[in-house]
Amino acid sequence: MLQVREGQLQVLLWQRARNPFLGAWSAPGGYLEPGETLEQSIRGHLAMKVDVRELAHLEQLEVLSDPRRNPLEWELATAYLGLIPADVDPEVPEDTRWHPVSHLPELAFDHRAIVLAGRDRLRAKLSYTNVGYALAPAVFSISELRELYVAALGHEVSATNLQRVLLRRGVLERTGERREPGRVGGRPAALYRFRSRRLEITDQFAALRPPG
Amino acid sequence: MLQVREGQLQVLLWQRARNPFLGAWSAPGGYLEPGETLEQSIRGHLAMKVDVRELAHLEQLEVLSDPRRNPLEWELATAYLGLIPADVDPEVPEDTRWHPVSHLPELAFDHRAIVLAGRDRLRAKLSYTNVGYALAPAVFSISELRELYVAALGHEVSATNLQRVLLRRGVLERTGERREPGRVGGRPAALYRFRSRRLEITDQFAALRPPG
DNA sequence: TAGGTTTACGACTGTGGGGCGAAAACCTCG
DNA sequence: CGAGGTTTTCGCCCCACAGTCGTAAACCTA
Repeated sequence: MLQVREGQLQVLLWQRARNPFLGAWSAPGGYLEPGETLEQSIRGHLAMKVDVRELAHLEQLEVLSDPRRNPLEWELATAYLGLIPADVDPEVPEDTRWHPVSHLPELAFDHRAIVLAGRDRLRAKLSYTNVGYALAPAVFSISELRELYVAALGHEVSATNLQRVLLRRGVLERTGERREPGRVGGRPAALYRFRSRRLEITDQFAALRPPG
Repeated sequence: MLQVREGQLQVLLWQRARNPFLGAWSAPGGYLEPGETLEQSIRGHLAMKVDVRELAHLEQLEVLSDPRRNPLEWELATAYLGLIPADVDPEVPEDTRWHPVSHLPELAFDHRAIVLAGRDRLRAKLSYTNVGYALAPAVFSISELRELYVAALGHEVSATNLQRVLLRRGVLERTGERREPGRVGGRPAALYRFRSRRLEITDQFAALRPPG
């Protein structure tokens, strides 16, 4: 469960109240009930922590099957990556907190690797899909979008480039509106939205494309 | 379990001898034993069908959890993609056969979707990683490699381009040897090998790279 | 030796991302 | 009302690199 908050990519974690790893932080999740889909299960367990209607993207990462991942018993886990747009601030329970992915606390099980795998998956997909919609509000200016990309990618992004690339690919479209001139001065920003809010691949890999 | 055979991308399937889906073709696999890793399990079950030392690449695809995927009982499955180099022809049991991915027979469960997902994953990774090593013999000429890429990608690939791209990225290196002049005539081909036979990402995605 | 075949390689072209600087459109302050 | 500052937008140039093509190289057969 990742979200860009205060200019940083953060992950939702809760503090374990029992062994193993008592007191360590942990990604939300739980056991799969018979007859249930994995996605149903993860949504159900997330619903205990946040309002799942705010979940803009959910994607399977990998299955962890190392028998030593849980010291008490043999247990498999399927890791998911969830994304929440930056403009909502979900209510979370007492034991649950957002943590910057760049400064993770002690994590239970293999959850540290899972969080980092989720971050890496997000970074890769930002470049060749339109997942950005899951990080951004419905409507935004290019510089606001730029800040989200900078936080998620961990490196500078030129606003000029971002606009040009995403427009050329048809990922973004102008709403025609502009931001109301605020008190700071400066040219009012044009507003954009994602043309589609469902995952699409927008970049054929550069090399070895079909001819023509 | 994919391999390029006779210029076509083919998949290893075996014919089910019991219900459900009696008589339908199925991807190899089996149940996970307690304390076992998923990868250990899949290797074990593959060993019953082929010599696993010939397996050049093995990679997790996804978990299938739809409760209707098995009509008899609730069952999860983790799909794997395996690749075998084109220069080996493994012994396979009586009930097991290679099928072109482009002409699949009736498949059991959701195995048709799994096979196609594996093919798509392979196609994508051929473009931005060095997975090619898992399809190719240890040593090969560019035109031989080209045929493998054509079969796997399903579209034409220019030998000139393939050579230039893979050399520039440092994926291939020349062995210094050349193919013995055969009886067909023509200039003898220089021989190449993959510099590394372990999976590496060789292409940063085009857009939104770090500056500099 | 001429002609055919296969491979290798250099040159040209085109697409598209990265960078930069100027222009646009707002503000505030004197 | 104009000067100066700020933020956004846009056009222009550069360059990396994939795609195409034509030619040279290195073999064969007749």
